[in-house]
Order: sequence, then C-alpha cells, then structure tokens
Amino acid sequence: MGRRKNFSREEMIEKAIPVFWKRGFSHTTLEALERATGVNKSGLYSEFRDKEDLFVECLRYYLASQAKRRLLTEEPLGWKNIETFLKLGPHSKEEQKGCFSISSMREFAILPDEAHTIVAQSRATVKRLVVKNIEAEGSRMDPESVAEIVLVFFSGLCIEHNLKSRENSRARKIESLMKVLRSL
Amino acid sequence: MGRRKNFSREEMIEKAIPVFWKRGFSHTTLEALERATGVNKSGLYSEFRDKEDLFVECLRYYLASQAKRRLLTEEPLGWKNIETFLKLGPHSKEEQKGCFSISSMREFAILPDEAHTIVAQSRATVKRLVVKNIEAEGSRMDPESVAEIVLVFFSGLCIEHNLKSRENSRARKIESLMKVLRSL
DNA sequence: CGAATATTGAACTATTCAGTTCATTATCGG
DNA sequence: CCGATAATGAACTGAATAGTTCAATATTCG
Repeated sequence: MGRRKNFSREEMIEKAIPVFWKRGFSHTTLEALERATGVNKSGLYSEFRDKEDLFVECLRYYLASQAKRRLLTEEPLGWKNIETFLKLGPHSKEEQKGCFSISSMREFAILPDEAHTIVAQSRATVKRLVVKNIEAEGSRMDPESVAEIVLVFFSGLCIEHNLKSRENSRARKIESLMKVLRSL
Repeated sequence: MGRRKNFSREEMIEKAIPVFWKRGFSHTTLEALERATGVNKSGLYSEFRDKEDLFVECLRYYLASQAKRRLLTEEPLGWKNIETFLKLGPHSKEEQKGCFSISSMREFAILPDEAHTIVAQSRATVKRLVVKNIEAEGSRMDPESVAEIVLVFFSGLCIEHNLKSRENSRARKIESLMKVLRSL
C-alpha cells in the first residue's frame, strides 16, 4: 500500500458548499475552492470530474443533510412542524443565507440538467411531507393547496435572506402566515 | 455638427435586460451584450462606465417600467389588484422568467451596493401599495402582516419560475392564496 | 464639397480561470 | 530500510473575457 488520503470526499463537499452557496456556481473560482477545502486542484480533480461535478455533488449532499434534520417528520405531525420548517429551514449565516437549493435555482440556465432533477425531486418530497402535516391537522381547505402556499412562501423567505432585513422581521412574517394557516 | 447616434441609451438598456435577466450578471459576457444590443464595445463603453454600470441601469429601468404597469393602483383598490399583481407581475417568457429584480438578489454578494439600494427602495414602494389595497378591503387582520405575506409569496413565485412547472400550476397557487386572503 | 464630429469594427492587452501535467514528497506495508 | 503508491504543489496551457485604442468610415451642417 501507499500513502493514505488525508481528506475525504465528504469533507471536501462540506467545505465547498458554503463557497458555492455564497458566490453561486459561476462566480466561484477553483482558487476559492482550493482555499476553502484545503485541497489543491490535483486533489480536487482526482476526486471530482470538474467544477460542475463538484457543484452537483454539493447540491445532492446539501439536500440529503437537510432531509436528515427531519424538520417535517417530528411526531406529532401538524402545524408545529410546518412552523419549524419555515423558521429553521432557511439558514442565516453570512456565508449561508436562505437555502442552497433555492439559491441555485437562479443558475439553472447554466447548470446541468442533473441539478434541476435533484432539486425537483427534493421539492416533491418536501411537498409530500408538508401535505401529511396538514392532513394531520384536518384543515377545512384542500391540503395540497395549502402545501403549495407553504412551499412558495418558503422559497420567498429563502430568497429574501439576500435582503438586509432583521431576523425578527422574518420571524414576524412566519408568525403571520402561521396564524392565517391555523385559522383555516 | 457631426454624425448622429443611431442607438439610444434606452434602447440599449431595453435590449440588455433580457440577457442579464436570463444569464445573471456574472455569466453575461460583453459579447452577448454586443449581440443583443447590436452595439459594439466601443459604443457600449461610450454610453456606460462598465458592465456593472449597465447592469445597474438595467435594474433601475426595469423597476421603473414595472411601476408604470400600475398593477397595484387600478381603482378600485382591493384584492383584485393584488391578484393581478401576483398573476401578471412575474413574467413567463423564456428569456425573462419571474422578476428581474428578485432574480438579481441572488447576486447581491457580487453586485455594487447601489443594486441593493434600488431593489430595497422599490420593494418598500410595492409594499406600501399592497397595504393600501388591503386597507381598502377592510380585512380583520393587520394589513401590514398580510402585505408581508403577499410580498414573500410574490418572491417565491418569481424564483419558482426557474422550475419547469406549468403555467396553470402557478395560477392554481395564486388562486389558493387569494382564496385564503379573501377569507380573512 | 469639406470641415467637424461621431460611430464602428477590429485588433490588442492584460487578466482571470478551468483544467493538465509532472516532478517532488510523504506514507504505507513488508 | 525499501519499493510501491498516492498526495501535493507549482508551473503550465489554452480559452474566455473585460476593457482599451485607434484608424477607417459615415453623417451632419454650412
């Protein structure tokens, strides 16, 4: 045997995500990725086909790790989960604002179809979970319709993280929506 | 006198908008701008300081032209205007999906502060108009809160235009929300 | 026409960046 | 310690791209 790797694929992905997240695909340079991961181009290209491949893997990994948070599967199902999803789903760190997946939608025009597919799939899954939580509350309105409202609102929240608004203003918006939803 | 210009600043801006809108600032090349405007670099740089300057002017122009549509000031004020705003505000053309202003939010990290200011201002104006329309309906809920829901929902709708969903699915979402709002 | 003025296109520069190559260095098992 | 193997860093390549310059060309007014 020879020398062992001292970085893992997973570590690289984890460290690359904030870079892509903040700067977008187009504006992220290989140099920035080297700096963030601590792995130079040689290592980078030994592990990933190219920048695009790394990006897609980041997206995949991000969505998987979001799913692991189980924001929408906590028992008992209901409005509380949806509120948590809206409050804790979008991130607020300087390097990671909103949702990586929603942010990358803006670049679909220049991203491979795969990115599109991954995001669409994850979106479908989230929607199903939201529907389940609404059904559990037995609302008078059609759960599908309410779920769609929640998802669009989530996307809006995420993208608005780019605006310099205060944390409590976001919380207030979520509370307003939740008040409306619970009254249905 | 000498030869007259055969392009106007305004024409250039109008033709540049779809390019920036579709590809984003970062991924838009000068060559693409030359092709779209029919004006070559010389002319381009005689009229604008640089690519960034042109982008900011596009943003400004876009927001002014959106305002001119008066989607939210049609008398009588009320839910109907808000519905129109949600339905007709976001565009659906291949080159112009959603809202140019919302889309450019994704690139705030690499755009001049001016872009941020312009968008924030326009947003404040739109919010005030939405509030007025809600007040006109005399809803039981706080108009400010409802307006915020509408704006976040609008942002969400715009960004979701990047997804390949059908036109009628968008219409359905808007109708669901309007049904909820009118019931408040 | 001719002087004045403006546009245009093309060539040029300098920089940035994705991606490649390779010689050097480190670490492994035996 | 040795031979095998793999990571590493640095130099390199080629293409793309923002921005500049300027000579050639077109248009205007008198």
